[in-house]
Amino acid sequence: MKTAPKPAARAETGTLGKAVDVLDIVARADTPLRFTDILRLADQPRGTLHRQIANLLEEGLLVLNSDNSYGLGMRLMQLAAKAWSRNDLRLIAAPHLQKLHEATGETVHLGVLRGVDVVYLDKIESRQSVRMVSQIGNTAPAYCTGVGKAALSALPEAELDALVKQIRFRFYTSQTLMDKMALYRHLKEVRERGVAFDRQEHEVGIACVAAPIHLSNGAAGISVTGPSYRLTWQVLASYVEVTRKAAAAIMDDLAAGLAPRS
Amino acid sequence: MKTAPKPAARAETGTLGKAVDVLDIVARADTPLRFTDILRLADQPRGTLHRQIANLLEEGLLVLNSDNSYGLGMRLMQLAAKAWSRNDLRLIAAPHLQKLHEATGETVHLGVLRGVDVVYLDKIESRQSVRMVSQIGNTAPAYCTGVGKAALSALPEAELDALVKQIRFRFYTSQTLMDKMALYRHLKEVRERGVAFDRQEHEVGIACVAAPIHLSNGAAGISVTGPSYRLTWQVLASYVEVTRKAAAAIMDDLAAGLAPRS
DNA sequence: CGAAGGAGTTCCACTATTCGGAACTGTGTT
DNA sequence: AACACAGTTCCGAATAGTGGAACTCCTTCG
Repeated sequence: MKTAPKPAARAETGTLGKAVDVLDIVARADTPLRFTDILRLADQPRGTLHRQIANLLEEGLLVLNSDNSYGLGMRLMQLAAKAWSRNDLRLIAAPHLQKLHEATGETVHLGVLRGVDVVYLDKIESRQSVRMVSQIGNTAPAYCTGVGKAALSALPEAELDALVKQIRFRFYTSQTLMDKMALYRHLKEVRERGVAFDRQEHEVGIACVAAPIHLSNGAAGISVTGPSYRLTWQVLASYVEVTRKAAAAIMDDLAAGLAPRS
Repeated sequence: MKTAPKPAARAETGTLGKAVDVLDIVARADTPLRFTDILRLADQPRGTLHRQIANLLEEGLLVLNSDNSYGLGMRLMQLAAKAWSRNDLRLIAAPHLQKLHEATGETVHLGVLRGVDVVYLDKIESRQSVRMVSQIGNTAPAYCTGVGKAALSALPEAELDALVKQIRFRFYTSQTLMDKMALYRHLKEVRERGVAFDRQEHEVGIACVAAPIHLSNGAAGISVTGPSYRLTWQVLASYVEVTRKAAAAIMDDLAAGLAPRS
């Protein structure tokens, strides 16, 4: 029996899976990785890993820095830029985000659920600091962010259960939900109210209201976010309606214009 | 002899190569592709392609829309966001771009060469100008943009020659360089002056000055860009020095602080 | 209404590709 | 100069990807 105790059962994506594992390792590292570092983290024989990395380099998905450490390649940015510029949800949501921003004067976000995380697809900042990829494309745990909780609340029960099992609850602030029970209870309220609140659960000093967006294959959410000293309960409550309306409008447009080629 | 006339000799990246070919096909398409469309474009047998796409879906690199068309997946954005936020060149260049922006009041760009294209790595917009074509992560032909020509001028001769062979000259404006000869002549001037000018070569009404940045493994460039009615020859000329200085400062910092962990 | 065609999916024998150990080179350290 | 460690290359073995063909499902047309 050569069945070593594989920690997490990998999805069966064969060679491709191994390759993107390497990308993930490089992406997740918080310090530049050299060949041997990657070798330690990926569990693969040297020869194999070496060829894989060579292929990734060749394809521009990885780059070799002058100090022999690896980084993610420009090719990824090219692809992502296309992914972003053509994203239907984002294109359809954009005008509604704009309106929501004008109505509230606060920062608004659009995020989609990917596994247990939310990926921020678009945002309009209150001040004019339009750092494109800076925030956009970034990822945060779904269970402790406004859009994340809104999106989770839009999921069919079975999918939600499957997802919740994978969540690794982590302490961010004293308000962070720390277990399944708390999350389920919270999501029940979210479904009843139609919006999710975030009172400094991910980051101290940040609060938001978020509304869910049901997608055919997943879930997303939009939020109005700002400093908690300004977004008190009352203020947040006063934004509930506009936020919900915006989400509803986006869903309408999604259902209606399936192919809004701009 | 099964050696069918393969048009362009693929790099030997095996299975991975095929996979990213599919991604590229989807990225390049200007209309949503369904399975059979991809089948036509990729030359692979149905069964094979089907499994490859299934893998890409599983890995989140592709998504299947409700109308059975495929799009690029969120995973790419997650990876690209990391690639961007950790990019050394960008981090080092950022303060210098800021200074250059303050000195000129115009939009400034940072781009790196990738093959025959430039990928825009960062930018600081002048005012709240309407969305210019240059989003971060976007790609433009090197031979007809300021940063592109600056970057090309920084390349060792051999590499340049290899690259130029791959360029497909295309008509953008009446000013676009249309052949190798014109490009070589132009690049010679760029090297002599230390900066590249772009007088509406890529887009009518847009002009810029750009300075090259030599990298250990490639080339990049920065530019000051704006509307050509404002950026006359004289104005452009007056920006030459600051632009060159900024590029020089970036190269200094690159050489000095190899690991500026911020 | 039933047939025909097209789109997408599944299957399986074949073989090209990847695997992975080991040996080699090259670089920096004591 | 000798050592140790990082990175690279090689090659037989076998796994994983290939690709033809057959099957199902849906849409379109006679």
